[in-house]
Amino acid sequence: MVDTRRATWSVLSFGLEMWEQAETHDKVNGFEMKTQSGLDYCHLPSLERCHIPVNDDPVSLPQPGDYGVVHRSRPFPQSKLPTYTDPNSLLNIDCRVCGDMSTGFHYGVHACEGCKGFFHRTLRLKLAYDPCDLNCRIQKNNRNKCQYCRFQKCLLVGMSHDGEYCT
Amino acid sequence: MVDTRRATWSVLSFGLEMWEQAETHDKVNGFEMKTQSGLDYCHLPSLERCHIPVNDDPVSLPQPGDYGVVHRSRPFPQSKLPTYTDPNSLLNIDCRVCGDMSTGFHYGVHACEGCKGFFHRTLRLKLAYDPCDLNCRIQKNNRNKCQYCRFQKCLLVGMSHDGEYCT
DNA sequence: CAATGAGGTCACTAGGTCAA
DNA sequence: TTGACCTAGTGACCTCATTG
Repeated sequence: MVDTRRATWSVLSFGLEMWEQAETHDKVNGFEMKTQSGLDYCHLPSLERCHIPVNDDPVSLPQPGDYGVVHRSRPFPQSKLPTYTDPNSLLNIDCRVCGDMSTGFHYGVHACEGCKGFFHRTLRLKLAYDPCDLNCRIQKNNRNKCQYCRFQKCLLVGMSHDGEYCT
Repeated sequence: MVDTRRATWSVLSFGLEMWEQAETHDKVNGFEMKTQSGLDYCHLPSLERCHIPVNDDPVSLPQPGDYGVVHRSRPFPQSKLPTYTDPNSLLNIDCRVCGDMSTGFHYGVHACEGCKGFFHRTLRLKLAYDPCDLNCRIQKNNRNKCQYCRFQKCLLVGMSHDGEYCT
């Protein structure tokens, strides 16, 4: 599955270009927000190599309420962010990548343990996945089917290694 | 990450040595100017030991009457509260270590809460970090990537435990 | 008093581990 | 390879001693 050649891609030039093209900044209630602009992410491909549904819904970029990329902790004092160690306090926040339950704000976005670990491993081991241009829809039940598109989705929703500002 | 051997360095002898190797200063109108090398450090995928850019801009050492870098307008919108005691009283002074917003004069220099806490912990627990000779550039975005260079920077800009009170 | 900074607290996440 | 779980380190916020 994994091409163990070390990857030569750069998250920088790859993921974030799209990201930055699409973003505008807003400030609401003192919290910086990123508003989405219509990012065209739906080029409808034909189903070939990948067996999971094509992603036909535009990925929504971080929204107000996502806490943006600014706040790593305590975005709202009264409501705790979900933490792994306190499962009962988890808000029902979805993983931005696959829709599973987020366990916190990981690499700049709300993400589940799986996508967090996946993103981390990909970077740490500099993994390169078999390219896929099908723009597979990544969901909880199929997220392991296409690593390439999963990682794309990670980048698209804004995961980054240092999730604060990206100047 | 942290080498839990207790460190054997001495802040004094160590810090001041570097200190005295004073480098060039870029000062314009009494305000220190930061040179931007035009690199985007975010999203660099490598997670290895030292992965953040080498510090190629000379650290300007503190001057008598140095109040740090004053920005009329902040480069990035800051939603953080400047200080807990009096949010409005703070000028936009940058942390001498990482460039984040300073929350006051800590350990002899203007520093943010993060660098203040980092320096404090390092001393209190006598932490020794994995050596790094890359002279990593410490910035808000990447300050947690290389503890060694962060601490070096703390020393370099003049943080010391016997600053103001409690001598 | 008010203002300030040292030091403490603890919610939170990055990164590691390892059974599946 | 994945992801549930673990832990060390971080930093926003707090208290309190000190200073003026």
